[in-house]
Amino acid sequence: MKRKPSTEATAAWIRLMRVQSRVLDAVEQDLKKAGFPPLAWYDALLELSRAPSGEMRPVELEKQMLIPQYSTSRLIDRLVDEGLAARRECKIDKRGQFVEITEAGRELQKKMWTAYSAAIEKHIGSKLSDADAAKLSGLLDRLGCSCGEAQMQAARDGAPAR
Amino acid sequence: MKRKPSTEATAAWIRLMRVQSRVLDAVEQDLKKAGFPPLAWYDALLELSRAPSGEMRPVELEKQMLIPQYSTSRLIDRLVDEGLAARRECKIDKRGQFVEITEAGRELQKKMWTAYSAAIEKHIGSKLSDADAAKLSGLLDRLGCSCGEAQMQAARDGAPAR
DNA sequence: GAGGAATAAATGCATTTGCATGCAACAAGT
DNA sequence: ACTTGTTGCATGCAAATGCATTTATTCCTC
Repeated sequence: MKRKPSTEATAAWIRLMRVQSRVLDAVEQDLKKAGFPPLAWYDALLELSRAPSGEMRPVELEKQMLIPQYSTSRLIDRLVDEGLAARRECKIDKRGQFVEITEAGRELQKKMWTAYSAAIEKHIGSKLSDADAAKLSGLLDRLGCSCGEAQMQAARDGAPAR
Repeated sequence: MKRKPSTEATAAWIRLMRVQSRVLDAVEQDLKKAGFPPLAWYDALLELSRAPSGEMRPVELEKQMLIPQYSTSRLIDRLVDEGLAARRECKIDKRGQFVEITEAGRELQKKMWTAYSAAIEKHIGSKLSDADAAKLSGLLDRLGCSCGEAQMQAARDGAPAR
């Protein structure tokens, strides 16, 4: 008798959920213990630092990070409050704005990458050969309909999450 | 030059985060659109329905679901509020209690499984052959330090998530 | 069996999310 | 230019979460 989702598919689903939640928790905890803000901040800072002249529109950030609009808005609030980014007026579209990363923001991003990369190594790298990691990536890609294009470039100096 | 986390490991990390978030969102949305409560409720109901005589200790539930203690406590509150479960006194340990699933709870769990399994099939099953799904499971297992024992049994009539 | 550590569960409080809505500025059609 | 619709962002409010603490009970160890 054939079941609708095969046992294999269901098992994969369960693991995808459980393993990512465990690994994410572990990494977030490592960062927190090292005294850093949550991963989402890192992601935002990384995106900003990569943007030409260190600034981008909130809408762009939103698309890159795959988070809801209001969430982006408030994330930016917090970054600005902490002096990690600044809002700039957008001359070509007065509804909008630019968000520019500050020096402090760039520094934090770099510092975080130390702890962050160590965590990735600890929780992923050390448990999987490069070949297996690549296999895993390949399989995941088939589910996610791509993680965008820039992923290999991403891995160059900082990995965006979520 | 060798980097600390290899590009492969980093790429796997990124995908693990992004893909699970996308897939989870998609599944949650499907459930919500079908008028059902969040996945966490399903997981709890499933655990309860599987327990002998349909009841278990909150602590157990907590361990199964891998969520914090206070979170379990409040999840149970909600289930009880909706008449899906009931708190029972625990005679052998008066600090504790038992949570018992109600008939309504069992029914909801079954109904949800229809929508839930369809979503799994849609977002996982249809995108991966059984063999590939099994490979994916295997690779994920190496990261997560196990998803408990009961996973194949889990797949029999309802998949717990997270 | 008395005192202290450990465990089960709940809860107050601050922060964060989700949802819907608001409010501008732009774009298009007439 | 004037309605109508759309886009970019902010925000009020309710619900959910995280954290630390509280309360009650049980488990040790002496």
